[in-house]
Amino acid sequence: MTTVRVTESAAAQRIRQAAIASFAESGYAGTSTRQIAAGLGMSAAAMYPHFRSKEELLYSIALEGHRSVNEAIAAADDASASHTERLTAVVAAFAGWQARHQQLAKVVQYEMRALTPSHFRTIAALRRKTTEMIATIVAGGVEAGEFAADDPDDVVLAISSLCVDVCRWFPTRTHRDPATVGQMYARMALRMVLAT
Amino acid sequence: MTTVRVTESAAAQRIRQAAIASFAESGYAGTSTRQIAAGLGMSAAAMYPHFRSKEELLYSIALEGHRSVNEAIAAADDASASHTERLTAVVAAFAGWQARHQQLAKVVQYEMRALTPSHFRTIAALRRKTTEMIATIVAGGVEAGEFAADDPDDVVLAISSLCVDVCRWFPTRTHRDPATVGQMYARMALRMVLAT
DNA sequence: CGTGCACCTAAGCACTCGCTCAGTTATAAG
DNA sequence: CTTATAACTGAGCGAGTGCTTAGGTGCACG
Repeated sequence: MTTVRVTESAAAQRIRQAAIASFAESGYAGTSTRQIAAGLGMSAAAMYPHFRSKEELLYSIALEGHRSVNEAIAAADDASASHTERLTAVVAAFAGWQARHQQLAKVVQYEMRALTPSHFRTIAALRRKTTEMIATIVAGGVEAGEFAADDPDDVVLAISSLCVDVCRWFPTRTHRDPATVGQMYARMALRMVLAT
Repeated sequence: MTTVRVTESAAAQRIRQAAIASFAESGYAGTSTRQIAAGLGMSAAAMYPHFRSKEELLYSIALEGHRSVNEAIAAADDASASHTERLTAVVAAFAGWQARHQQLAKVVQYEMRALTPSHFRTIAALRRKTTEMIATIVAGGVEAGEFAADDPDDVVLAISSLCVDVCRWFPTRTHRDPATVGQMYARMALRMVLAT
Protein backbone atom coordinates (compact mmCIF):
# COMPACT_ATOMS: atom_id res chain seq x y z
CA MET A 1 0.00 0.00 0.00
CA THR A 2 1.11 3.51 -0.67
CA THR A 3 2.15 5.79 2.10
CA VAL A 4 1.16 9.38 1.53
CA ARG A 5 3.81 11.92 2.36
CA VAL A 6 2.53 14.65 4.65
CA THR A 7 4.35 17.49 2.95
CA GLU A 8 4.94 17.43 -0.75
CA SER A 9 7.99 19.08 -2.18
CA ALA A 10 7.62 22.13 -4.38
CA ALA A 11 9.05 20.13 -7.26
CA ALA A 12 6.32 17.50 -6.93
CA GLN A 13 3.65 20.18 -7.10
CA ARG A 14 5.24 21.74 -10.17
CA ILE A 15 5.36 18.37 -11.89
CA ARG A 16 1.75 17.67 -11.04
CA GLN A 17 0.67 21.08 -12.33
CA ALA A 18 2.46 20.47 -15.64
CA ALA A 19 0.92 17.00 -15.85
CA ILE A 20 -2.58 18.41 -15.32
CA ALA A 21 -2.10 20.83 -18.21
CA SER A 22 -0.77 18.10 -20.52
CA PHE A 23 -3.34 15.48 -19.54
CA ALA A 24 -6.17 17.99 -20.01
CA GLU A 25 -4.96 18.90 -23.48
CA SER A 26 -3.86 15.52 -24.88
CA GLY A 27 -5.23 12.96 -22.47
CA TYR A 28 -3.30 10.59 -20.22
CA ALA A 29 -2.42 8.08 -22.92
CA GLY A 30 -1.63 10.87 -25.37
CA THR A 31 0.92 12.47 -23.06
CA SER A 32 4.45 11.12 -22.56
CA THR A 33 6.56 11.64 -19.48
CA ARG A 34 9.04 13.43 -21.71
CA GLN A 35 6.38 15.96 -22.74
CA ILE A 36 5.50 16.75 -19.13
CA ALA A 37 9.16 17.17 -18.27
CA ALA A 38 9.83 19.32 -21.33
CA GLY A 39 7.24 21.83 -20.12
CA LEU A 40 9.31 22.24 -16.97
CA GLY A 41 12.75 22.24 -18.60
CA MET A 42 13.52 18.98 -16.84
CA SER A 43 14.50 15.52 -17.97
CA ALA A 44 11.88 12.80 -18.08
CA ALA A 45 13.54 10.93 -15.25
CA ALA A 46 13.05 13.88 -12.87
CA MET A 47 9.53 12.88 -11.91
CA TYR A 48 10.47 9.43 -10.56
CA PRO A 49 11.88 10.60 -7.21
CA HIS A 50 8.46 12.23 -6.64
CA PHE A 51 6.03 9.76 -8.24
CA ARG A 52 6.66 6.06 -8.59
CA SER A 53 5.03 5.86 -12.01
CA LYS A 54 3.01 7.83 -14.52
CA GLU A 55 -0.13 6.14 -13.19
CA GLU A 56 0.67 7.23 -9.62
CA LEU A 57 1.05 10.78 -10.91
CA LEU A 58 -2.45 10.54 -12.35
CA TYR A 59 -3.73 9.02 -9.12
CA SER A 60 -2.23 11.87 -7.13
CA ILE A 61 -3.99 14.35 -9.43
CA ALA A 62 -7.26 12.45 -9.06
CA LEU A 63 -7.01 12.46 -5.26
CA GLU A 64 -6.25 16.17 -5.11
CA GLY A 65 -9.06 16.99 -7.53
CA HIS A 66 -11.77 14.99 -5.83
CA ARG A 67 -10.77 16.17 -2.39
CA SER A 68 -10.79 19.77 -3.63
CA VAL A 69 -14.25 19.61 -5.20
CA ASN A 70 -15.76 17.88 -2.17
CA GLU A 71 -14.25 20.52 0.11
CA ALA A 72 -15.60 23.32 -2.08
CA ILE A 73 -19.11 21.86 -1.94
CA ALA A 74 -18.99 21.14 1.78
CA ALA A 75 -17.78 24.66 2.47
CA ALA A 76 -20.65 26.16 0.48
CA ASP A 77 -23.32 24.11 2.24
CA ASP A 78 -24.94 25.67 5.29
CA ALA A 79 -27.06 22.95 6.88
CA SER A 80 -29.14 25.50 8.76
CA ALA A 81 -30.29 27.31 5.63
CA SER A 82 -33.41 26.52 3.60
CA HIS A 83 -33.27 23.75 1.04
CA THR A 84 -33.56 26.30 -1.73
CA GLU A 85 -30.62 28.25 -0.41
CA ARG A 86 -28.62 25.09 0.14
CA LEU A 87 -29.21 23.79 -3.37
CA THR A 88 -28.36 27.17 -4.84
CA ALA A 89 -25.11 27.41 -2.91
CA VAL A 90 -24.02 23.83 -3.54
CA VAL A 91 -24.76 23.80 -7.27
CA ALA A 92 -23.06 27.17 -7.70
CA ALA A 93 -20.02 25.84 -5.86
CA PHE A 94 -19.96 22.61 -7.88
CA ALA A 95 -20.39 24.20 -11.29
CA GLY A 96 -18.11 27.09 -10.34
CA TRP A 97 -15.38 24.67 -9.31
CA GLN A 98 -15.57 22.85 -12.65
CA ALA A 99 -15.12 26.18 -14.42
CA ARG A 100 -12.45 27.57 -12.11
CA HIS A 101 -10.37 24.39 -12.27
CA GLN A 102 -11.24 23.48 -15.83
CA GLN A 103 -8.03 21.61 -16.64
CA LEU A 104 -7.98 19.64 -13.41
CA ALA A 105 -11.68 18.89 -13.82
CA LYS A 106 -11.16 17.54 -17.31
CA VAL A 107 -8.51 15.13 -16.09
CA VAL A 108 -10.63 14.10 -13.13
CA GLN A 109 -13.71 13.48 -15.31
CA TYR A 110 -12.26 11.89 -18.41
CA GLU A 111 -8.96 10.17 -17.57
CA MET A 112 -9.91 7.94 -14.65
CA ARG A 113 -10.09 4.84 -16.84
CA ALA A 114 -6.29 4.83 -16.90
CA LEU A 115 -6.13 4.19 -13.15
CA THR A 116 -5.44 0.72 -11.78
CA PRO A 117 -8.62 -1.04 -10.62
CA SER A 118 -7.62 -0.52 -7.00
CA HIS A 119 -6.99 3.20 -7.41
CA PHE A 120 -10.15 3.55 -9.47
CA ARG A 121 -12.25 2.10 -6.67
CA THR A 122 -10.85 4.62 -4.20
CA ILE A 123 -11.64 7.48 -6.55
CA ALA A 124 -15.12 6.18 -7.36
CA ALA A 125 -15.94 6.21 -3.65
CA LEU A 126 -14.91 9.85 -3.38
CA ARG A 127 -17.03 10.71 -6.40
CA ARG A 128 -20.10 9.05 -4.97
CA LYS A 129 -19.90 11.43 -2.01
CA THR A 130 -20.25 14.41 -4.33
CA THR A 131 -23.53 13.20 -5.80
CA GLU A 132 -24.81 12.20 -2.39
CA MET A 133 -24.45 15.76 -1.09
CA ILE A 134 -26.79 16.96 -3.82
CA ALA A 135 -29.14 14.01 -3.37
CA THR A 136 -29.45 14.72 0.35
CA ILE A 137 -30.47 18.33 -0.21
CA VAL A 138 -32.96 17.47 -2.96
CA ALA A 139 -34.52 14.68 -0.91
CA GLY A 140 -34.77 16.98 2.10
CA GLY A 141 -36.42 19.71 0.04
CA VAL A 142 -38.95 17.30 -1.43
CA GLU A 143 -39.76 15.84 1.95
CA ALA A 144 -40.25 19.31 3.41
CA GLY A 145 -42.54 20.24 0.55
CA GLU A 146 -40.15 22.99 -0.48
CA PHE A 147 -39.43 21.30 -3.81
CA ALA A 148 -42.13 20.05 -6.16
CA ALA A 149 -40.30 17.52 -8.34
CA ASP A 150 -41.89 14.08 -8.31
CA ASP A 151 -38.73 12.51 -9.80
CA PRO A 152 -35.99 13.50 -7.35
CA ASP A 153 -33.55 10.82 -8.50
CA ASP A 154 -33.78 11.98 -12.11
CA VAL A 155 -33.27 15.59 -11.07
CA VAL A 156 -30.19 14.72 -9.03
CA LEU A 157 -28.73 12.87 -12.01
CA ALA A 158 -29.48 15.80 -14.31
CA ILE A 159 -27.99 18.39 -11.94
CA SER A 160 -24.82 16.37 -11.40
CA SER A 161 -24.52 15.72 -15.11
CA LEU A 162 -24.95 19.40 -15.91
CA CYS A 163 -22.27 20.49 -13.44
CA VAL A 164 -19.75 17.85 -14.49
CA ASP A 165 -20.11 18.77 -18.15
CA VAL A 166 -19.04 22.36 -17.49
CA CYS A 167 -15.38 21.39 -17.79
CA ARG A 168 -15.99 20.12 -21.34
CA TRP A 169 -17.16 23.41 -22.83
CA PHE A 170 -15.91 26.11 -20.46
CA PRO A 171 -15.03 28.79 -21.34
CA THR A 172 -17.03 30.17 -24.27
CA ARG A 173 -17.03 33.69 -25.62
CA THR A 174 -20.15 34.53 -23.63
CA HIS A 175 -19.39 32.49 -20.51
CA ARG A 176 -15.99 33.28 -19.10
CA ASP A 177 -16.61 33.93 -15.41
CA PRO A 178 -16.77 30.84 -13.16
CA ALA A 179 -18.93 32.58 -10.54
CA THR A 180 -21.48 33.63 -13.16
CA VAL A 181 -21.59 30.10 -14.53
CA GLY A 182 -22.19 28.85 -11.00
CA GLN A 183 -25.15 31.21 -10.53
CA MET A 184 -26.59 30.31 -13.91
CA TYR A 185 -26.41 26.61 -13.08
CA ALA A 186 -27.97 27.16 -9.66
CA ARG A 187 -30.89 28.81 -11.48
CA MET A 188 -31.28 25.80 -13.78
CA ALA A 189 -31.17 23.41 -10.83
CA LEU A 190 -33.93 25.31 -9.05
CA ARG A 191 -36.13 25.24 -12.14
CA MET A 192 -35.73 21.50 -12.41
CA VAL A 193 -36.58 20.94 -8.77
CA LEU A 194 -39.42 23.44 -8.46
CA ALA A 195 -41.49 22.38 -11.50
CA THR A 196 -43.45 19.18 -11.91
CA MET B 1 -16.16 -2.77 -63.12
CA THR B 2 -19.65 -1.86 -64.19
CA THR B 3 -20.86 -1.84 -60.60
CA VAL B 4 -20.32 1.44 -58.83
CA ARG B 5 -19.64 1.02 -55.18
CA VAL B 6 -22.21 3.02 -53.26
CA THR B 7 -21.69 1.37 -49.90
CA GLU B 8 -18.51 0.85 -47.97
CA SER B 9 -17.10 -2.64 -47.98
CA ALA B 10 -18.28 -4.90 -45.21
CA ALA B 11 -14.71 -5.18 -43.97
CA ALA B 12 -14.41 -1.41 -43.58
CA GLN B 13 -17.58 -1.31 -41.53
CA ARG B 14 -16.41 -4.16 -39.33
CA ILE B 15 -13.10 -2.41 -38.72
CA ARG B 16 -14.85 0.84 -37.88
CA GLN B 17 -17.20 -0.92 -35.47
CA ALA B 18 -14.29 -2.56 -33.67
CA ALA B 19 -12.48 0.78 -33.54
CA ILE B 20 -15.52 2.49 -32.01
CA ALA B 21 -15.62 -0.10 -29.23
CA SER B 22 -11.90 0.21 -28.53
CA PHE B 23 -11.77 4.01 -28.74
CA ALA B 24 -14.78 4.28 -26.42
CA GLU B 25 -13.17 2.04 -23.83
CA SER B 26 -9.52 3.13 -23.94
CA GLY B 27 -9.52 6.35 -25.91
CA TYR B 28 -7.93 7.03 -29.28
CA ALA B 29 -4.39 7.42 -27.99
CA GLY B 30 -4.83 4.48 -25.65
CA THR B 31 -5.79 2.11 -28.46
CA SER B 32 -3.29 0.57 -30.88
CA THR B 33 -4.05 -0.55 -34.38
CA ARG B 34 -3.00 -4.03 -33.29
CA GLN B 35 -5.69 -4.04 -30.58
CA ILE B 36 -8.40 -3.12 -33.04
CA ALA B 37 -7.26 -5.82 -35.44
CA ALA B 38 -6.99 -8.42 -32.68
CA GLY B 39 -10.66 -7.96 -31.88
CA LEU B 40 -11.43 -8.96 -35.46
CA GLY B 41 -8.90 -11.78 -35.74
CA MET B 42 -7.00 -9.80 -38.34
CA SER B 43 -3.49 -8.49 -38.64
CA ALA B 44 -2.81 -4.85 -37.88
CA ALA B 45 -1.98 -4.16 -41.50
CA ALA B 46 -5.47 -5.19 -42.62
CA MET B 47 -7.01 -1.78 -42.00
CA TYR B 48 -4.73 0.14 -44.36
CA PRO B 49 -6.45 -0.88 -47.61
CA HIS B 50 -9.64 0.63 -46.08
CA PHE B 51 -8.34 3.62 -44.12
CA ARG B 52 -5.22 5.54 -44.95
CA SER B 53 -4.25 6.02 -41.32
CA LYS B 54 -5.47 5.62 -37.78
CA GLU B 55 -6.48 9.27 -37.80
CA GLU B 56 -8.57 8.79 -40.96
CA LEU B 57 -10.32 5.90 -39.25
CA LEU B 58 -11.22 8.25 -36.39
CA TYR B 59 -12.32 10.91 -38.86
CA SER B 60 -14.57 8.41 -40.61
CA ILE B 61 -16.13 7.52 -37.25
CA ALA B 62 -16.60 11.20 -36.44
CA LEU B 63 -18.30 11.89 -39.77
CA GLU B 64 -20.66 8.93 -39.41
CA GLY B 65 -21.51 9.87 -35.81
CA HIS B 66 -22.24 13.51 -36.43
CA ARG B 67 -24.25 12.81 -39.55
CA SER B 68 -26.25 10.20 -37.66
CA VAL B 69 -27.13 12.43 -34.71
CA ASN B 70 -28.09 15.34 -36.94
CA GLU B 71 -30.32 13.05 -38.97
CA ALA B 72 -31.96 11.69 -35.83
CA ILE B 73 -32.75 15.20 -34.61
CA ALA B 74 -33.97 16.43 -37.98
CA ALA B 75 -36.23 13.39 -38.34
CA ALA B 76 -37.78 14.04 -34.93
CA ASP B 77 -38.49 17.70 -35.60
CA ASP B 78 -41.90 18.55 -37.04
CA ALA B 79 -41.77 22.23 -37.99
CA SER B 80 -45.57 22.49 -37.99
CA ALA B 81 -45.93 21.43 -34.36
CA SER B 82 -45.96 23.71 -31.32
CA HIS B 83 -42.63 24.83 -29.87
CA THR B 84 -43.30 22.73 -26.80
CA GLU B 85 -43.86 19.63 -28.86
CA ARG B 86 -40.85 20.38 -31.05
CA LEU B 87 -38.52 20.87 -28.09
CA THR B 88 -39.83 17.69 -26.48
CA ALA B 89 -39.28 15.64 -29.61
CA VAL B 90 -35.86 17.07 -30.42
CA VAL B 91 -34.43 16.77 -26.93
CA ALA B 92 -35.78 13.23 -26.60
CA ALA B 93 -34.19 12.33 -29.92
CA PHE B 94 -30.87 13.95 -29.00
CA ALA B 95 -30.58 12.44 -25.54
CA GLY B 96 -31.95 9.13 -26.76
CA TRP B 97 -29.35 8.97 -29.50
CA GLN B 98 -26.54 9.53 -27.01
CA ALA B 99 -27.85 6.62 -24.97
CA ARG B 100 -28.62 4.31 -27.88
CA HIS B 101 -25.20 4.89 -29.46
CA GLN B 102 -23.27 5.30 -26.27
CA GLN B 103 -19.93 4.03 -27.54
CA LEU B 104 -20.05 6.01 -30.75
CA ALA B 105 -21.18 9.07 -28.80
CA LYS B 106 -18.26 8.78 -26.41
CA VAL B 107 -15.78 8.74 -29.27
CA VAL B 108 -17.54 11.61 -30.99
CA GLN B 109 -17.59 13.74 -27.81
CA TYR B 110 -14.23 13.01 -26.24
CA GLU B 111 -11.74 11.98 -28.92
CA MET B 112 -12.02 14.80 -31.46
CA ARG B 113 -8.82 16.45 -30.22
CA ALA B 114 -6.87 13.71 -32.00
CA LEU B 115 -8.13 14.89 -35.41
CA THR B 116 -5.95 17.00 -37.68
CA PRO B 117 -6.86 20.71 -37.55
CA SER B 118 -8.46 20.47 -40.98
CA HIS B 119 -10.62 17.47 -40.08
CA PHE B 120 -11.47 19.04 -36.74
CA ARG B 121 -12.84 22.15 -38.44
CA THR B 122 -15.13 20.06 -40.62
CA ILE B 123 -16.45 18.19 -37.60
CA ALA B 124 -16.88 21.38 -35.55
CA ALA B 125 -19.09 22.80 -38.28
CA LEU B 126 -21.34 19.72 -38.17
CA ARG B 127 -21.56 19.99 -34.41
CA ARG B 128 -22.60 23.62 -34.52
CA LYS B 129 -25.62 22.61 -36.57
CA THR B 130 -26.83 20.37 -33.75
CA THR B 131 -26.89 23.18 -31.21
CA GLU B 132 -28.47 25.54 -33.69
CA MET B 133 -31.46 23.25 -34.16
CA ILE B 134 -32.18 23.50 -30.44
CA ALA B 135 -31.47 27.23 -30.38
CA THR B 136 -33.93 27.86 -33.19
CA ILE B 137 -36.75 26.09 -31.40
CA VAL B 138 -36.07 27.81 -28.08
CA ALA B 139 -35.82 31.24 -29.71
CA GLY B 140 -39.06 30.60 -31.58
CA GLY B 141 -40.85 29.52 -28.43
CA VAL B 142 -39.69 32.57 -26.52
CA GLU B 143 -40.68 34.93 -29.33
CA ALA B 144 -44.12 33.31 -29.54
CA GLY B 145 -44.58 33.69 -25.80
CA GLU B 146 -44.85 29.92 -25.46
CA PHE B 147 -41.66 29.75 -23.36
CA ALA B 148 -40.98 31.95 -20.37
CA ALA B 149 -37.19 31.80 -19.99
CA ASP B 150 -35.54 35.20 -20.04
CA ASP B 151 -32.12 33.62 -20.66
CA PRO B 152 -32.61 31.56 -23.84
CA ASP B 153 -28.89 31.31 -24.64
CA ASP B 154 -28.13 29.89 -21.22
CA VAL B 155 -30.97 27.40 -21.51
CA VAL B 156 -29.78 26.21 -24.91
CA LEU B 157 -26.29 25.70 -23.52
CA ALA B 158 -27.66 23.78 -20.55
CA ILE B 159 -29.92 21.56 -22.65
CA SER B 160 -27.14 20.73 -25.11
CA SER B 161 -24.73 20.09 -22.29
CA LEU B 162 -27.21 17.79 -20.55
CA CYS B 163 -27.82 15.71 -23.66
CA VAL B 164 -24.16 15.40 -24.58
CA ASP B 165 -23.24 14.22 -21.12
CA VAL B 166 -25.61 11.25 -21.36
CA CYS B 167 -22.92 9.19 -23.09
CA ARG B 168 -20.61 9.63 -20.08
CA TRP B 169 -22.85 8.00 -17.48
CA PHE B 170 -25.30 5.85 -19.48
CA PRO B 171 -26.35 3.27 -18.54
CA THR B 172 -26.94 3.13 -14.79
CA ARG B 173 -28.83 0.53 -12.81
CA THR B 174 -31.96 2.68 -12.81
CA HIS B 175 -31.61 4.17 -16.30
CA ARG B 176 -31.14 1.51 -18.95
CA ASP B 177 -33.70 2.39 -21.61
CA PRO B 178 -32.65 5.04 -24.16
CA ALA B 179 -36.23 6.07 -24.94
CA THR B 180 -37.02 6.60 -21.25
CA VAL B 181 -33.86 8.69 -20.86
CA GLY B 182 -34.98 10.76 -23.83
CA GLN B 183 -38.38 11.42 -22.27
CA MET B 184 -36.82 12.30 -18.93
CA TYR B 185 -34.47 14.78 -20.57
CA ALA B 186 -37.30 16.32 -22.58
CA ARG B 187 -39.08 16.93 -19.27
CA MET B 188 -36.01 18.64 -17.82
CA ALA B 189 -35.65 20.80 -20.92
CA LEU B 190 -39.25 21.94 -20.66
CA ARG B 191 -38.82 22.87 -17.00
CA MET B 192 -35.80 24.99 -17.82
CA VAL B 193 -37.58 26.78 -20.64
CA LEU B 194 -40.94 27.25 -18.94
CA ALA B 195 -39.76 28.72 -15.63
CA THR B 196 -38.23 32.15 -15.09
C1' DC C 1 36.37 22.55 5.36
C1' DG C 2 33.96 17.84 4.48
C1' DT C 3 30.11 14.94 4.63
C1' DG C 4 25.48 13.54 3.60
C1' DC C 5 21.68 14.03 1.01
C1' DA C 6 18.06 15.40 -1.97
C1' DC C 7 17.62 16.18 -6.64
C1' DC C 8 18.82 15.98 -11.06
C1' DT C 9 20.71 14.30 -15.89
C1' DA C 10 22.44 11.37 -19.74
C1' DA C 11 22.34 7.09 -21.39
C1' DG C 12 20.03 3.29 -22.38
C1' DC C 13 16.96 -1.05 -21.86
C1' DA C 14 13.09 -3.69 -23.36
C1' DC C 15 9.16 -2.87 -25.50
C1' DT C 16 5.32 -0.85 -28.36
C1' DC C 17 3.87 2.47 -31.69
C1' DG C 18 1.96 3.66 -36.62
C1' DC C 19 2.93 2.28 -40.83
C1' DT C 20 5.19 -0.05 -45.15
C1' DC C 21 6.08 -3.69 -48.24
C1' DA C 22 6.97 -8.02 -50.64
C1' DG C 23 4.53 -11.81 -51.25
C1' DT C 24 0.26 -15.02 -50.61
C1' DT C 25 -4.55 -16.14 -51.21
C1' DA C 26 -9.41 -15.69 -52.88
C1' DT C 27 -12.50 -14.36 -56.49
C1' DA C 28 -14.20 -13.38 -60.85
C1' DA C 29 -13.67 -12.28 -65.75
C1' DG C 30 -11.66 -13.24 -70.30
C1' DC D 1 -6.67 -22.41 -68.28
C1' DT D 2 -4.62 -17.32 -67.66
C1' DT D 3 -4.99 -12.88 -65.96
C1' DA D 4 -6.41 -9.03 -63.17
C1' DT D 5 -7.70 -7.20 -58.86
C1' DA D 6 -8.38 -6.64 -54.30
C1' DA D 7 -7.75 -8.16 -49.43
C1' DC D 8 -4.76 -9.83 -46.43
C1' DT D 9 -0.42 -11.55 -43.76
C1' DG D 10 4.26 -11.68 -41.56
C1' DA D 11 8.24 -9.37 -41.15
C1' DG D 12 10.20 -5.39 -40.01
C1' DC D 13 11.62 -0.18 -39.94
C1' DG D 14 12.37 4.06 -37.44
C1' DA D 15 10.63 6.44 -33.79
C1' DG D 16 8.87 6.83 -29.38
C1' DT D 17 7.22 4.57 -24.83
C1' DG D 18 7.68 4.03 -19.44
C1' DC D 19 11.12 3.36 -16.55
C1' DT D 20 16.02 2.21 -14.54
C1' DT D 21 20.58 3.19 -13.39
C1' DA D 22 25.10 5.18 -12.66
C1' DG D 23 26.87 9.20 -11.73
C1' DG D 24 27.08 14.34 -11.16
C1' DT D 25 25.82 18.78 -8.76
C1' DG D 26 24.53 22.12 -5.40
C1' DC D 27 23.25 23.02 -0.68
C1' DA D 28 22.60 22.59 4.43
C1' DC D 29 24.94 21.32 8.43
C1' DG D 30 28.74 19.29 11.32
